[in-house]
Amino acid sequence: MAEQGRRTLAQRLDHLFDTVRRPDGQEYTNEHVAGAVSAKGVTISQSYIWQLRKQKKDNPTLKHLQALADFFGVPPAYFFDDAVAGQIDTQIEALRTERENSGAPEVRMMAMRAGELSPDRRRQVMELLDVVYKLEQVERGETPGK
Amino acid sequence: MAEQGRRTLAQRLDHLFDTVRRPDGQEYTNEHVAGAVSAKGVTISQSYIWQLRKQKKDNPTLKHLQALADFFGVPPAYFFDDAVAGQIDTQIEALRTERENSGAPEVRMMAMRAGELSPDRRRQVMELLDVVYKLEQVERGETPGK
DNA sequence: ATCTTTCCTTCACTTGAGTGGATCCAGCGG
DNA sequence: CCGCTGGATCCACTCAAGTGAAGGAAAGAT
Repeated sequence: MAEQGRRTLAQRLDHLFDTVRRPDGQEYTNEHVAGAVSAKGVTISQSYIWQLRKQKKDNPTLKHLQALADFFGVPPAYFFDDAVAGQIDTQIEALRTERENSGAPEVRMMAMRAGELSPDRRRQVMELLDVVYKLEQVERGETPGK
Repeated sequence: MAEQGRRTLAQRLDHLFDTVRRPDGQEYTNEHVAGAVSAKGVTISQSYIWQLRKQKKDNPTLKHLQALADFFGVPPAYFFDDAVAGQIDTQIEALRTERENSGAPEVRMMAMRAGELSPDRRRQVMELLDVVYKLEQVERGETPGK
């Protein structure tokens, strides 16, 4: 069966373009992204980014996934995991509307917080996660039956 | 700079082989994994798996990452994110020792919990994360440098 | 109308991800 | 001692991931 039947990579990437804008509110261009990403060491072409957005190519490599996720300030898991994607999306969405009121240009900064927190903090969050998990386990009466 | 300077993909994959064993306690062979993965629709060769383990090749594609993560029962983020990897590792470790007592064969089920938590709980975690993030911001004196 | 500019779209080509053996290296019978 | 089997190691080739450069389409400027 098709593994990515839910949301395609193309849709997700395209969605990132739609939601994560530049300071002036415009969408990033493929070329800009290609340039910014390449400047960070991982070369990528604007045409390839376009192909990914338009479903002409799926199945990029680890380095490109990393680089793109990095640029948009989302964890690489965004491209894999539906739950993560949905979560991040709501985060970004919230920030977007908030921005329209306050006018703060820090969408990305906040978007990054989920995946690109400092190592120390991240560990703290992981421990919190651990607690939450155990809570859920207890709540369910210790039955991990999927 | 090299993004994966901390732990290489090879090390992580190899580590999975070492920790996630089959029912009889033996390591999975490259061939077995290749077979199992291919049987699930994504073809992969044993030689390629070996190359990945031995650092001869890094940079696999999305589909292969997905498939491997799926086989070992870890979220794909395992291959990207150091914090996640560490978290999962401790989980697996705990389960391993536990298994030697009770003999329960549900290693992967548990290993997934960090990445595949229920949506509601995950939201909670995200909110906790939010708090932590803001704490860090305040701590740094509200300077979002970089 | 024409020249710029900017970006999207397309496609023929390059190159590295991924494969198919072939080879080596144990263990294990006979 | 020798063949057999199961697995790791190596490597030359294939084919799809990824590129570059050219061709539109839309919006301004002159």
